[in-house]
Amino acid sequence: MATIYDVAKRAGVSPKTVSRVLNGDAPVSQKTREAVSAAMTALGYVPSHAARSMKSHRSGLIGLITGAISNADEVAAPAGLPELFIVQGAQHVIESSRKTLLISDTGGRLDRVPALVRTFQEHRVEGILYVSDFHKPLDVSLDCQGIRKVLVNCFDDAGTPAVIPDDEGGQYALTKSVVAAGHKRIAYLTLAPGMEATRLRMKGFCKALAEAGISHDPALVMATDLYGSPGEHQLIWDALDKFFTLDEPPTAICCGNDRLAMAVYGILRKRGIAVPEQVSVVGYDDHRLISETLYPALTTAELPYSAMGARAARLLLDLLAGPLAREPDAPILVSGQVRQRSSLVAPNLDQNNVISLKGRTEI
Amino acid sequence: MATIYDVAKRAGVSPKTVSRVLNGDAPVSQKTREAVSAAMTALGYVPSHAARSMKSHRSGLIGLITGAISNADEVAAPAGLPELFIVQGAQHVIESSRKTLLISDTGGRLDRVPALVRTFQEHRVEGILYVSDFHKPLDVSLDCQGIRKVLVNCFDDAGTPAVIPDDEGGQYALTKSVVAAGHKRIAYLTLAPGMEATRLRMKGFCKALAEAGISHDPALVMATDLYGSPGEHQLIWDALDKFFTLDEPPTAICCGNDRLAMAVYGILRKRGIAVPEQVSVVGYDDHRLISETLYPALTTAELPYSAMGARAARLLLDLLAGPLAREPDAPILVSGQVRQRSSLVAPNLDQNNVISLKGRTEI
DNA sequence: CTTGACAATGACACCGGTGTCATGACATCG
DNA sequence: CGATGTCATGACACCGGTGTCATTGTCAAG
Repeated sequence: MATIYDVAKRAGVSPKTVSRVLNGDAPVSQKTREAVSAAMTALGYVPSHAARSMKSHRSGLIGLITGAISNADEVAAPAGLPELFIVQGAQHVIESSRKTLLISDTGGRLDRVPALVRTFQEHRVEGILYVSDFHKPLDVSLDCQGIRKVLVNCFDDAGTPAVIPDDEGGQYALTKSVVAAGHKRIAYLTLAPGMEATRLRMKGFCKALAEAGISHDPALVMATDLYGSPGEHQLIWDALDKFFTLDEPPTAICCGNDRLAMAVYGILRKRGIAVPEQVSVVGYDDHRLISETLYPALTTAELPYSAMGARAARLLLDLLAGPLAREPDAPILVSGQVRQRSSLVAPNLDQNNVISLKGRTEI
Repeated sequence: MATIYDVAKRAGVSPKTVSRVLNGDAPVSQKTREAVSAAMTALGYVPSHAARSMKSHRSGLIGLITGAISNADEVAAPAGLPELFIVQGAQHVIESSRKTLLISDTGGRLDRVPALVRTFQEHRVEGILYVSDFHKPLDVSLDCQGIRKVLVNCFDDAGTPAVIPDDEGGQYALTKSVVAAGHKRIAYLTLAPGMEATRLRMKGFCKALAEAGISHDPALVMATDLYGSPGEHQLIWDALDKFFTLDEPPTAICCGNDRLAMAVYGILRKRGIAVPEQVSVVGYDDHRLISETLYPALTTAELPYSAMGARAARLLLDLLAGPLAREPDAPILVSGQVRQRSSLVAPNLDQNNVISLKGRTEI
């Protein structure tokens, strides 16, 4: 690989002058500039990042830690929207700031995080983004020895800057849409209990119901998310069974994520219940692969992963640029939109104000 | 950040001795080693990758170019399995070889590839993996100035090492499974015409039919993949309409990918056709988010992205290690498995050997 | 004709490691 | 007891850039 000395020799100038042509940080005569450029082209010269960053003490690198890449194929963590979308959002922002994103992957094993941080330190990254696979308290000790870091999709109680989704607001807005369509009996198939998302969204769900004067019926809430493992279909089947043998069955079903909604579509139809004619279904995430392709297309709340990634990257860059006017002391909430599609319609009630299930059969 | 000089001073030895402790490449007395280790710990010393790689001329970096990350949210390229799984497979192999993967993202814009390659050159990557978003001829000129590269999911006619999926073999095996279940009228909703996957899989499809003595009926083949855009549902609806008004309608439907199968499930049921009782459905990709969650779970052919990524990474590492015994002169084909799930069952025929559609209604 | 300002360029050291070679302290051996 | 070998360690240069400062040349003002 050609060096700056090779270029200098060929152009008949000093290495420093080549450097000046490269960086344009001092006047160089037109003639010299051309000679140097020609030499660089002829030799296929590309400056060495290592040498540069050694002198400047600035690596231009941002490290990102995620489990997204390896997780994908593994036992599948709580599979909502893949964290990858967060990475995408961050990538965009970092790249347009002329820095380079160094992406590392835990392979789903938290015990590998220290090694990744170490590698980042060797590369002298200027900041670190830690991306969690779902909204939860930070579950690993991130000792970055003074490297600035921003948490994404997770948070700690030490005041580390963090960016998380507005789960409560999202479910609230989504539930309001369901209510606005005329539904009063709304079931909710939640994600696993204990998850941050489950707790917050339930709060939003209840708030929307309360505001509409609808009493919260615990019989209409069940947790059914098993991350796609074999027993899940049965669990959902049983939950739906309970719902539709109630005196007043639901006219709409909220699902903890789009994936659950996909399963619900199939099971409802197997039981002869038409979506959305007899029951409306809504999801969560706006995982477009699912929400746009399901038939009918799925009404859902956007989990704004891409925006979160971008927000976190911008925050990190700001932190690196200098002390912020006011540093955020609480996690930054990012809100998503409600995506109205065909799976949510007005309820189809008979004269007794109860869902009409006359076409119902069990095949 | 502490340097090797700081450590040396604190331990009362020369920098070179610290280096020896770090690398273990020359004998160091027990006492000295301990003093140096203590100093390193006390100062939180981490060696600088830049300084090291400058001296050694070995960066320990492998560059990977993909559109996976940004594509995700965009107009959605031919959305089969996300290329990300390829990245995952590669990551695994690279990381276990003690190198670091530098992932860069085209953001779906091929004109940015040269800039990414340039960045890689600045970092003096030792090799480059170029990952395409779907199986196709290489559509960008990859001038890497002598850096070893391996193409994944694409190929050129210049003999660049490449790793691609065995589309023909996959569809062949899958179709054989469908035939083995007893189906003779098998429809095929293909991906877009002109795609490599479409052509090769059709070959495998025809081969399996021919071997079973089933004549290929062009009326049972239609291209319906619009990548999730709005008109797609209508297109699929019309295609199914054509199939089921034939004198001998199909008893099984092969879909170009799992996403299409998801749409087909919904539309079939809307038309009162039960899956799999009346029609079997199979997909392609084994996109587990879909194939395992759909109800009933989807029989499909694995698109072995993870294995392809791993294979390509291993090939690249081998190429870097030294000249191969025999360098592959044609793209390496990676085969996937057929995943048997509930959506494929024996056909349910009436006395005339025609699919029984008695329960069929149009809501 | 000086003199000062400024443009264009080069010499040199330094960033933080490591390869090469030299050196001093001992141990071993004839 | 001197010669030789081994072990542990240090001095020094170098990797490929860039910051600092010095030097040379040109031109306009005084």
